[in-house]
Amino acid sequence: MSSGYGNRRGRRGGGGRFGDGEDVWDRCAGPSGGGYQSNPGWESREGQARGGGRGARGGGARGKHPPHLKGREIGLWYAKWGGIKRSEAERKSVRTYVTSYFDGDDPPEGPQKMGKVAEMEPDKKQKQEQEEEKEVKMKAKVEPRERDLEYLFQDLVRKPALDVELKSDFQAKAENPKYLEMLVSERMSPVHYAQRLVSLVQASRVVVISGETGCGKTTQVTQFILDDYIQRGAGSLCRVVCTQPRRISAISVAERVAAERAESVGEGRSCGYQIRLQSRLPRKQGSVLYCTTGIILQWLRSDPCLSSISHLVLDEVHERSLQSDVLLAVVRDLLHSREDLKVVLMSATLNAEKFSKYFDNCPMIHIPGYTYPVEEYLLEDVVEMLRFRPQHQDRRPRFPRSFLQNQWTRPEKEAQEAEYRQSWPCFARSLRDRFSDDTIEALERLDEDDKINLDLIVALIRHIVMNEDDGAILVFLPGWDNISGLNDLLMHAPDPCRVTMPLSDQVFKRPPAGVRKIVIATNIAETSITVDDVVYVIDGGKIKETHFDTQNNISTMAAEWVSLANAKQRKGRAGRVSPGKCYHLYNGLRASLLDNYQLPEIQRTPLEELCLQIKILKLGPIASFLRKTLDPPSEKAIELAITHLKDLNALDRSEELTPLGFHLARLPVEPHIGKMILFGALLACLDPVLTIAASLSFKDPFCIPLGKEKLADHRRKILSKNSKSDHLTIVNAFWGWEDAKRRGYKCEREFCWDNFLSANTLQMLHNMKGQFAEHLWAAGFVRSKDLKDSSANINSGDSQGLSTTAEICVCHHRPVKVYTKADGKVCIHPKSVNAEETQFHYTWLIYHLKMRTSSIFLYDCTEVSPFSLLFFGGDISIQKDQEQETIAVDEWIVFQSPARIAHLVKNLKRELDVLLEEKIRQPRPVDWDDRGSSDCAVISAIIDLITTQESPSEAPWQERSWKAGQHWD
DNA sequence: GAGCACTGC
Repeated sequence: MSSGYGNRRGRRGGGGRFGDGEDVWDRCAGPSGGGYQSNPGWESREGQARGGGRGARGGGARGKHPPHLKGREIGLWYAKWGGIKRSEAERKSVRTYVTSYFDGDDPPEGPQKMGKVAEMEPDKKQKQEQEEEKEVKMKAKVEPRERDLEYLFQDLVRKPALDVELKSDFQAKAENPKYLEMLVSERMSPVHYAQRLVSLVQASRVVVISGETGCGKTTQVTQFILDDYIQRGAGSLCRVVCTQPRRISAISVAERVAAERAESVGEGRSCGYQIRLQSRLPRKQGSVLYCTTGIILQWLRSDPCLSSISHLVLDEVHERSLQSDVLLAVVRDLLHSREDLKVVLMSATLNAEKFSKYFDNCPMIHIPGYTYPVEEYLLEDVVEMLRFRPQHQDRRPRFPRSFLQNQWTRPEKEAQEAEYRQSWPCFARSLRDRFSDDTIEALERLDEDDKINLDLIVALIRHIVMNEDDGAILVFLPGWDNISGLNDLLMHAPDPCRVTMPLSDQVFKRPPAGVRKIVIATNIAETSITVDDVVYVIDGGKIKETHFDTQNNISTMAAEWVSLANAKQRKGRAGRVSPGKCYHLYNGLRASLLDNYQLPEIQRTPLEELCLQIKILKLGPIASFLRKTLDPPSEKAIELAITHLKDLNALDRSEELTPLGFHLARLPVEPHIGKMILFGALLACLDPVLTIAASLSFKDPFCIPLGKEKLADHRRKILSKNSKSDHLTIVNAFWGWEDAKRRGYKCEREFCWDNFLSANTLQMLHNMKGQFAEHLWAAGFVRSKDLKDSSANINSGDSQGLSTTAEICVCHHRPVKVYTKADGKVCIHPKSVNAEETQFHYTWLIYHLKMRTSSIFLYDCTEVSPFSLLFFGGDISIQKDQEQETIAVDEWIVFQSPARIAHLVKNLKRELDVLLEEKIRQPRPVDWDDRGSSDCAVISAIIDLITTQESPSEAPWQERSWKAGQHWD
């Protein structure tokens, strides 16, 4: 048995001495996902609606529907508000309260509400407002994009007048009572840390700062650097940029820093932020900018040396996101050409050394974290304490563990399991001194089942509720099925565990006295949201992870054991407000075998998009750049990505960008989606194609609330308008939303509610569409930035017309034969409108994402006609096969066809290819006004062919065969 | 019959 974990057990965690003056930095400023600030009161504000419009409680909801409602509206009223009323009534009578949070539940408040903004003195404020107004008027004339570029390219030239101004401002601020108040209450930063840190940064080109979440490094380090420059009268030479992994943390940290500096965020101040489609930029010199990592990677395209930045601070590098790993590699190279650039890496303590080594053993400095101590318990402690005995399962014959487990276990995990099984007897013996035989037997039984034992969690929750002090309980589970399972169990548990499952904004509120809040969450609660009154954490021990199986060329998602870093992060969630307790539901042996960290994202993900980025950033040959990363991806994964890009015609044989590749690399989407966007523009069905592209690259706007699955399916089916297409369902939903929005806020809310749509997601999709349109316009593919421009939407049509035109573009997805479940190859995901469909017009579907979870699922698919496949599916060839003419797409989708038609199709397709290639080589919009032009003629002919073909029986072809061996999936 | 989490001038 490996050693070590036994010592961790029960150890006082955190090592913190909160409140111990000198060493305290700032315990509140969680650098990661500072999260949403909770409302101090438990009750919602009156009439305040949340997200999809489930609010309007209080005034209206008093037992009877408002008198003006009629018929169906009355039913709706009871459906919507009845549930809320019921839960309010129940809340008064029960002791325990469960609420849950997954992604997809919109947070109750926007991040903009974070942070306090200190007030300024009146005259200064007035002056500043005038200045701001002047500036806003000026800026209003400049397009946002140009403004950002102007911001990016400004040089860091010393401005003595600015230096003096900044310094005197700083000194004046030091006398401002409001600022001093903030300084005392918020920063409390010990001077010696600031000095040590600043001199270390001055002396070295790269510094690693390690410290746990909550030690305040994110908010403080940037300010130390800036204030040092200002005090030395060199403020104009300092421009700190700090990257964050999440949008929400970039905003909340910037807001917080501004508040600490007694300023507001952005526009000419010392602190601002920039995330996709949203920015409040600080003044050009003498400032700190918080941005997402992706933003810096985009900046590099225009300014490969980051010449306007004096200090680059990379936060949360230990999370090992794809983008942060790439940026690290870029920056390491950049240091050769930018001798004056200072780089600061901020990491959790566990592997700070790794980053130091990567940067030539650069100096490290540790910032102690100050959270409350958290006691940790392992599975054996929990089982012993609760005297828990697993229910007898129906005793199936015991298969070898690897068989019972996920049938696609990865080889590394296989080895770990073998070690676990081998060490078990020894571990069990070592437990005998401290634990009862019953406990050891229970542990063995728990081990037989790979699933998380929810009965155990219920028992543990009961124990905490009945025996422990007040404080919220946070339960980490890997996914939806566990969460809803646990919720069901709690719902049906006898008092005092009777629960209700209310709206998710109550996740963030403190419950009234005598009520216990229980939050069940996925790993979203590790970093992205913060429930700040948590005292007890139950760590289910599993986490869902995606991987990329290069052998079978498929993405996978499965629950895996957590890493030590996850476990530590989960534990930390218990010590934010008081000393806490954390129960890990895995035994000591398992704990000793946990990985330190999850596999870095770069090793778990397909690399196509990254390869294009490497090319457009001119970082050298793809493989040699990737080998320079901290933990390079496998050669096989690199090879696979390059092959795909060549197939897509984005890279040529010598791995250089083709004209198409160049455009794809510039669009902020995956290459497949990018191609769809370009073709959508050229074929004049821009608006719907952009909706689809935005949705595929961000997220689908549909939500499925717990218990409402059937109804949600039904509503989606209606929105699909029998198109047999998930893509067009989203287009219909989006149009419906736009229409509802035009009719007012109430209509919008109602439309979203009725159709299970997230208004926040739709708004984001709307913004992204605008961004895509701007790209297309800048590249010359469309005449106008307006994506509704009629010349770009000649083939968009509505309903009928749309279903075929949008299909054209969707064909840049992968095609697949319609299988039935019995075929066992792939399944249409149950969320798809095609899941239950039995009557297809055609035998082919195209899909965007295929992933292996419990089976291999196609997540979004659209039925396509053979003509669509022939014109947009790939290379076509005509052959004589057994005395019959056939026409084939990429040599594997083969149709039987009269020779005349086959040749007609082939010629037309060739013309289309020439036209598209020419347009991409020299972007310009198709001139639809000149109907006689050859462009128009070719495209119109194809569209006519596709749209007029009403039923398969009228088609001049017959499907001949499908060559299974050549299926490239 | 099923939904870890992020991100992009």
